Amino acid sequence: MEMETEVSGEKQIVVLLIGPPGSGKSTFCDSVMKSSHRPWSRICQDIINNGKAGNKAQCLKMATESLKQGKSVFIDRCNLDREQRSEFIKLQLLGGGPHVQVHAVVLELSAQVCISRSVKRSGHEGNLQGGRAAAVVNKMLRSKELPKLTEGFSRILFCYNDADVENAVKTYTTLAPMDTLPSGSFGLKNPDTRSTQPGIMNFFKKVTAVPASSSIEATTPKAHENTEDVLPVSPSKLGSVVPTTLAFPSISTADFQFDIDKASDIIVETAEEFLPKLGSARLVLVDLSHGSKILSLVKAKASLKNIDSARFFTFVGDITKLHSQGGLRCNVIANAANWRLKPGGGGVNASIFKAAGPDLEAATRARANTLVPGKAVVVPLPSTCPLHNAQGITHVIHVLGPNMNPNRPDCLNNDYTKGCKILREAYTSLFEGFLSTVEDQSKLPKRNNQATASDSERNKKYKGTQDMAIASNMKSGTVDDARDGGKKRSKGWSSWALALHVIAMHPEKHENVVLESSDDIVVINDQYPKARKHVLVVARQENVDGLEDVGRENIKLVEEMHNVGMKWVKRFQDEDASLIFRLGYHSVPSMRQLHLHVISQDFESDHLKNKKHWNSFTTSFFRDSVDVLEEVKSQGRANVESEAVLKGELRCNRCRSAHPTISKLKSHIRSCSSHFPHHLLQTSRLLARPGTSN
DNA sequence: GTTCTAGAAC
DNA sequence: GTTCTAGAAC
Repeated sequence: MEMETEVSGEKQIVVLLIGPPGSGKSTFCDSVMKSSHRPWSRICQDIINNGKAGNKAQCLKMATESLKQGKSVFIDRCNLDREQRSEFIKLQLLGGGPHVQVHAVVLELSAQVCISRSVKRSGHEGNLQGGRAAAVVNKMLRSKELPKLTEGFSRILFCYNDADVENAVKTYTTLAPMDTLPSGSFGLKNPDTRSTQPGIMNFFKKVTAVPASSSIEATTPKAHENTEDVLPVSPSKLGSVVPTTLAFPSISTADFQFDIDKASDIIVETAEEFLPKLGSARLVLVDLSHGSKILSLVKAKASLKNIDSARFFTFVGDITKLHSQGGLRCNVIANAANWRLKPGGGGVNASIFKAAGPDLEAATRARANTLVPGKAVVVPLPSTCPLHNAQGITHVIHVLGPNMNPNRPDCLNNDYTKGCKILREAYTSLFEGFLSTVEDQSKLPKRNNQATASDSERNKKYKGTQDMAIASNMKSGTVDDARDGGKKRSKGWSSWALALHVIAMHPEKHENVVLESSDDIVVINDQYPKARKHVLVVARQENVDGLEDVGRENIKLVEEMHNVGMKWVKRFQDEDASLIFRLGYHSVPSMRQLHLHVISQDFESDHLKNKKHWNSFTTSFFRDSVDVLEEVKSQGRANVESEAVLKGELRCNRCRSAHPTISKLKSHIRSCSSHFPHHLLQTSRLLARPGTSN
């Protein structure tokens, strides 16, 4: 049976418009239908019932009928959440059959625009008066879920402004009846973590270049165009210059040796939970170091959860100099305190007490003497305090987290069930404390007797457990750290991870695989090449197993690896000038012994089988050799990306469109001829012969 | 890193 | 039934 002959070969489509009232759905449909050569039917829930609003069932029924008549269909209703969309996606089965594709066109215009349009419109009909329209739009946006290909769409197109909408109209208007559009997800802003981390990105651009007076706008991402910031529509606060901001260090992960992966989950989850309660206030996780693992983990996990990066982000800098050095205005900072609430120790606690001077100690003493793990105490700073007048900090919130370090009080001996509970409690207390300062500022003059300070009875209890903990430590001896998932470090590497190491130590025993060797490096073909050309330049030096082990002392080595890699690129391109390459390292390698990937960008290989493979070469997890070299020279080490990004979406390495499965992705990249993303075309990250299309 | 496999998802 | 994912073993 030839299916194709049943219906004249026309490719029908169902297009779901997705957007709140006033986003321009009906206008979109009208514009396309006005000059399209394809038969369309617009299913509009607002008028389906003889010009009056109808329901979903009526829309479905009419859509099915239109499809049977051979028309393509616009579903003109809000379709904001997944559930609302699901039945329309099934139309491809009910109505037409396999030749019907379902598309989404997402109208992500700013809430203000939608509100003002729907106010104007409803003004005419006398339906929704101004304030009510705003409330309706806001309410709807709160339940919004962006569509994903996995829901069953074959194509998704995101529009953020009038120009995007105009392009989309053109795309559908010019689509002839026999044509189809490429599948995939297009135009989604902010797809990778790079663009969601204003703090870090600004810092990398050299903070010194940011004027100290820079307002918050300068350090906030632009990506929040997309409506999450509609809540503070109450215009009362919109005028204020800087949203209230809490800067906080990661609790318990430094001296207290708490597992950073677990900690990052807890940070992201509690932040996500609190953001809605905080109005327009912001939460900023701060760390002193560039290569901070906790920052990159949190950043990646927050990005995966689509948390508004304008209101929760990470920042590299000194927490006591955020304004003067980092250009970031914060009015409240958290301190990773000790249980005695005393200066000293090291790290954040020492530097905050030092920067604040005796004022902080006195103000702290007035509120509490000690602190129980999991609790926080809010301390207002007098205006005489240097942190207050130089950095604009009005409150310090001391927090005590759980401790996993046997040399510190109250060690939990790796009891992470308890540890996680306490850490969660600690962040909750911290954010509640911050919330109380936010409320104070907007209402009452002062007064926070929040239940965060400790009472004397709990202190006694705490001292008891602490003594016991110390005693039990003496018996139990050393801590066996189960960090790193047991894969490496503590005990050593699994046997399969040693293959490169073995070759690097004795290249002469592996002549059959070694392509080239010197005192410093060996070059081999990757045993499971992920592209047409894929070789590894392996360092021979022992104990440099990954990017994280590379320091200034290895600059010569990294340079040589780069040069050898470049030589192989030249050799391959002499054979085939159309090959395009990148040279780079995996942020967290699976195999021991530092190795540079020299890989062509076709990714034409049966060995490329899963998400991890793909993302390890095409996301920020892949650190270009040129950048690594520059970072090691300038800051003594290379930045590394968290493994969390490996679980992210599958995106084309050229056009960045997203695809639901590896096989769909692979069929897309076989034919995608878009230019490579802009950042790859800079500083020779991408190596192509002149005249090649890149 | 790969391979194998169970079972979830389609 | 087939495809895809995630986890365990190596």
